[in-house]
Amino acid sequence: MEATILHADLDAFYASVEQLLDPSLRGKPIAVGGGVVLAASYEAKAFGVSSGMSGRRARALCPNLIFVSGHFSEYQRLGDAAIAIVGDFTPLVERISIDEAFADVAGCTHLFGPPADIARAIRRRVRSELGLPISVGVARTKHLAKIASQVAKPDGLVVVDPGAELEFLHDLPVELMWGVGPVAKMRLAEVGVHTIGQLAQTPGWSLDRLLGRAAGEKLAALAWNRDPREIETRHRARSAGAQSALGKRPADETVFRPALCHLADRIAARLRAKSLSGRTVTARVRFADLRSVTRSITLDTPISATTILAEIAAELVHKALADHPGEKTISLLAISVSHLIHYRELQLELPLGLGDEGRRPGSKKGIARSAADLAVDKIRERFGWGAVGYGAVALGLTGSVPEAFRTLAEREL
DNA sequence: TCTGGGGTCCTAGGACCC
DNA sequence: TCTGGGGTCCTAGGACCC
Repeated sequence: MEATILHADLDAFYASVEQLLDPSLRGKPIAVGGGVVLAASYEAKAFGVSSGMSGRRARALCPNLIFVSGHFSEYQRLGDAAIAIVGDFTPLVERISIDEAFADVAGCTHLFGPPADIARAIRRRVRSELGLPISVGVARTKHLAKIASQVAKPDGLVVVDPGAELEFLHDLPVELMWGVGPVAKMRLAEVGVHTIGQLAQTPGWSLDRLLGRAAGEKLAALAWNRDPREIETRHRARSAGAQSALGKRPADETVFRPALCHLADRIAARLRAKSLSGRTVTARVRFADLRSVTRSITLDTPISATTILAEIAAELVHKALADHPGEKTISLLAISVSHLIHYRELQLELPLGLGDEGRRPGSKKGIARSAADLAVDKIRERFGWGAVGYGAVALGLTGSVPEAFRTLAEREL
């Protein structure tokens, strides 16, 4: 079988965009963000700066680090444009984030030549038309293509020949595998497993015991290059959520009520925009020491109304706090809605005897958009998000990241 | 010594049903 | 006094990914 799966991954994406927009930043260590590093240029990474790191720590590692506030709408535009270039070669594109996508070019080699040529053409076009570096991996499976693009970075191309797959794979460190994070890496290291080849030689029962059954079996399969995953051009969201870091605030109703209203507003509006509602509501509370707890409830009827979501979330937060009476300070609140369903499917599933159901007060609350939500959605359609609702600023939620970054991080529902 | 925001999937125990 | 098996759903926590 031929290697026709591509994984294309823009290099240090946000930082590269900043260096593109401002030539004086090129060749210099820069970080996007302030309180927290959202992205670092390769020059900064060389000092150990990485995304997610606190600004203070980054500055300590790299005294000459230049912080820039992001041009978030440019990230969206350029990310879309790069993925669109991939899409010019094949419709079989699976986008997995703003700067990353898989593609299967099996059906278009007669038009554009072998996969390696297509990969080179993509890289050339992204560079010439957008001015950005992008790395591409080409292989027979998604897992291998993804690893190949990591190995190719920065600004490179790696093609894994079908005849040399295990050779390529087995010398690489385990943490390059999809599904091996810090914990798994540590547990594997404890039994002397550092490379993918060593992992492949480890008995299945041993992996199951170390990492759990599902993870063990998955990794064993990947280590032997058995990756059944196919390109999925569309996927269905399983949950929608929002969170907000608060600094250190008293675990008090006057603090969390308004914050929850804002989060609920964001989530519920997104759900309604896609005609979705959800049955399970989960609230997370993080305390001052960064430990966090969750409380959830599964309802009989899916909801998408802002006020109902906020109300339920508040009850869950109450419950969480009641179970931890010693905690007086909270540092983050989160809400998530899962068990999502489309309105239309919902109506198909409604039992007969709807008449009786419908007359019971409040019984259709979850299905119908409340009049208030409807009005808010309409106003926003015309005048934008800020025109109405529970504004973050008004609630004192001066987040550590700009609002535009949240929007960027949202996945399509 | 202190990581932000948005996600997916897995595990384990308990409730409940047949 | 205590014995069987199988399945589904819910809840809480955790690992991992971008």
